[in-house]
Amino acid sequence: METTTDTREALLDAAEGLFAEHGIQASSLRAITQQAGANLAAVHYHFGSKEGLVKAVFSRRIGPLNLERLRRLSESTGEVEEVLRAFIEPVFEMKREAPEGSRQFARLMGRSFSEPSEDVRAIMTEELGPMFRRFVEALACRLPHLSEPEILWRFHFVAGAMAHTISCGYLLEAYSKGACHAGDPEEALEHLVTFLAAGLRAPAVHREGERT
Amino acid sequence: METTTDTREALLDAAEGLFAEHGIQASSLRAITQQAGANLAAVHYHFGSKEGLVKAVFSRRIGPLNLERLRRLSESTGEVEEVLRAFIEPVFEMKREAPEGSRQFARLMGRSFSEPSEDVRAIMTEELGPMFRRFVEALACRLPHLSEPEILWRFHFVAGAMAHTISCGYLLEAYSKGACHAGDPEEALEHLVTFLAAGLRAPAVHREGERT
DNA sequence: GTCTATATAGCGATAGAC
DNA sequence: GTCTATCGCTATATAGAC
Repeated sequence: METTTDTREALLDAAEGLFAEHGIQASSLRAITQQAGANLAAVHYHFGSKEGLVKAVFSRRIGPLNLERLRRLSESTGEVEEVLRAFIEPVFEMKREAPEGSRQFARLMGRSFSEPSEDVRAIMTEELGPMFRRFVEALACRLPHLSEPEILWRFHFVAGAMAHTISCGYLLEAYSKGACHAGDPEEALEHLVTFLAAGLRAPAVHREGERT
Repeated sequence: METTTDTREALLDAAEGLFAEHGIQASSLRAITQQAGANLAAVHYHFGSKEGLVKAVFSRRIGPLNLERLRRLSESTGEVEEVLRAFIEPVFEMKREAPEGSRQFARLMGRSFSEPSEDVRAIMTEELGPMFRRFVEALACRLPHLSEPEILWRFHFVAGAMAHTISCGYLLEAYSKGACHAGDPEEALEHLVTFLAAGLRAPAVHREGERT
């Protein structure tokens, strides 16, 4: 167990937490190294630059997250609801058990879809693409009345509703005055799956082959 | 027509565009004043601080946007689809016609739900709250099988899918390889309304009065 | 109302000792 | 691998002339 690894991991944990709470831009390397109990220069030694640190924060979690999603997808029996659970549950699991810091990562990722930074957008597009396509294929088998573009649109809405639930729960809490518990994974999952499964099963907007 | 007003509006337009493209934090007052053809000190004269400018950028558009939503809601005949169109269409309209700069505002607002800044969150919560509640009431009449918390959850998903569509269209474009046109308001609206109306009409998760 | 000049602070990055 | 010290730059904000 080298001390290198400890510092590296401490930096990743600190960055993850601060990125989730205050945003990437607003988290200075000084704040990150202070929280990690490390030196400012350590970031450049281990990651080369702030951008390198950002990429490392994402890739540490997205790989395992997507593997878990695909594992659950391959075990699912065929219901649209099960496909949705395979996609959504692993994210909520991160908030529950969590190897310590990954609790925060869900919030970070929920918000990072809409990050203006080209670097972050490239990370999201590349890291999520293959997983996304596998889920679209799985849904295509279960929703034969829909063309592939329609399934893409609808899975886009699935991702949007999930991301919004994770990163904008404060709105639901404020408007429901305590009646909805946006931070409760079970409650959120139940409502998400019911709503989204019905949306996915809706009749096709266009008949197969029809043009817009 | 005072020159004051021109400078003030030019600053708001420039800020709106840069906030939408690069984010609020990443847009410096120097870049904003340069694009507006104004002096750096003008921001502090007209708005007091960057935070004052941010608030002014949002409140200039959200009021009229919400009035248009409520106008359409009051004219709707009763279909769930019409309620959804009253909520969504005015945002897409901003991208089309637009008094010049408001094209960009939709992108900015779609992303600002998940902004980490407490100031921005407060703006979103306060400015959208009354409109949000009116739409939830309207849906409650049309979906009598759902309790109020369930309607709140579902309308939260509606907002999430819409915000994601507006601000994360780059993902759909990338994954569909040109088959889906995330930037086309007509296409997006059609798919959104079909999907979301079916989600709203889904059977209740809990029977009335039941506890989680 | 608009300008220049500047105060004050923070940023990411790097060189070089240990 | 870790540290101190520092470079070069940019940020928001303000004072005071015009």
